[in-house]
Amino acid sequence: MRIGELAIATGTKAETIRYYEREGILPAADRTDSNYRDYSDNHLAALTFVRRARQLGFSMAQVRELLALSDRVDNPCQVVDELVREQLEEVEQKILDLSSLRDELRLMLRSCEANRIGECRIVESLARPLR
Amino acid sequence: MRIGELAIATGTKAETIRYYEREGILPAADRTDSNYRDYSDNHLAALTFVRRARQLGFSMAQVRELLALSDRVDNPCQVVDELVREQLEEVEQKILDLSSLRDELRLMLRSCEANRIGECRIVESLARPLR
DNA sequence: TATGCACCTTGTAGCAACTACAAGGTCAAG
DNA sequence: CTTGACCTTGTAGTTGCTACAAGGTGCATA
Ligand SMILES: [Zn+2]
Ligand SMILES: [Zn+2]
Ligand SMILES: [Zn+2]
Ligand SMILES: [Zn+2]
Repeated sequence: MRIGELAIATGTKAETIRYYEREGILPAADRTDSNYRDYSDNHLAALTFVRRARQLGFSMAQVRELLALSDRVDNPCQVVDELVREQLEEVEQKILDLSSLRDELRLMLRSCEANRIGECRIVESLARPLR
Repeated sequence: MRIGELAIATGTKAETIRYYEREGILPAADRTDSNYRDYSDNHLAALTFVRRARQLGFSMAQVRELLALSDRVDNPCQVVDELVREQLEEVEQKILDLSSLRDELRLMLRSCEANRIGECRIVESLARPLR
């Protein structure tokens, strides 16, 4: 299949696919006579793996590790599990951070009783010293 | 005050302060005879405002808007409030997205009953087609 | 007075993970 | 035979900083 088909099949822009190849995340495809990239089902599977890991919030570096690990079918899977656990911890931390952000924004919104910017508590609370 | 003091006072790196000046987020400071930047309390207040808005997750573009608005003390504050409301909506959406990520990662972790990568459901679920 | 050291200056380049051109080649349909 | 969709490479832009490099300044100390 050509790059455009692979792009549609995986919901990835063609430019991103070429970028992954440049970065060594995806193996290079065969070329047709006219130098078009020609992808196999293996490429489809690999790109699917990559995109899914990226959607799950794994960094490119983590995706590289996951790809390398997933090839070693006979190795114990603890290392994979640990990567997932670390990613889970990071996501949980981000949720906590965003939740306090959300609380603060909600407080700010509730605080506005003025209609002039000069008296708006929202503007005031932005101008408050940093904690 | 010099850039280093302002940096400490606001918890901002000197390089970031210069970057804000380049970007027009902060007004340029006066210069001493030896060409050092010389900041006033107004600069301190402005940078504090910027940093707080950034900590609350506002983009640089939004910070620009907030700064412009906060100067027009006689204008109605609805526009500011609306910016905050939009930011709140974005944060809430991010929390939702991360929460489903978290759920999926938790599911993956619970699914691993193998000890070989070849049978690990975690690896399987990464290789699954994209939704 | 020298000298060491922290601080300041400008300018440039790098980070992540793409995304967006530009300028041109290929291929099938009408 | 031309149109239009697709492909190629290469380069540069995005966001919000951060990290140098190479040199100038200011002040305490030997
Ligand atoms: Zn851990
Ligand atoms: Zn208000
Ligand atoms: Zn809205
Ligand atoms: Zn496992």
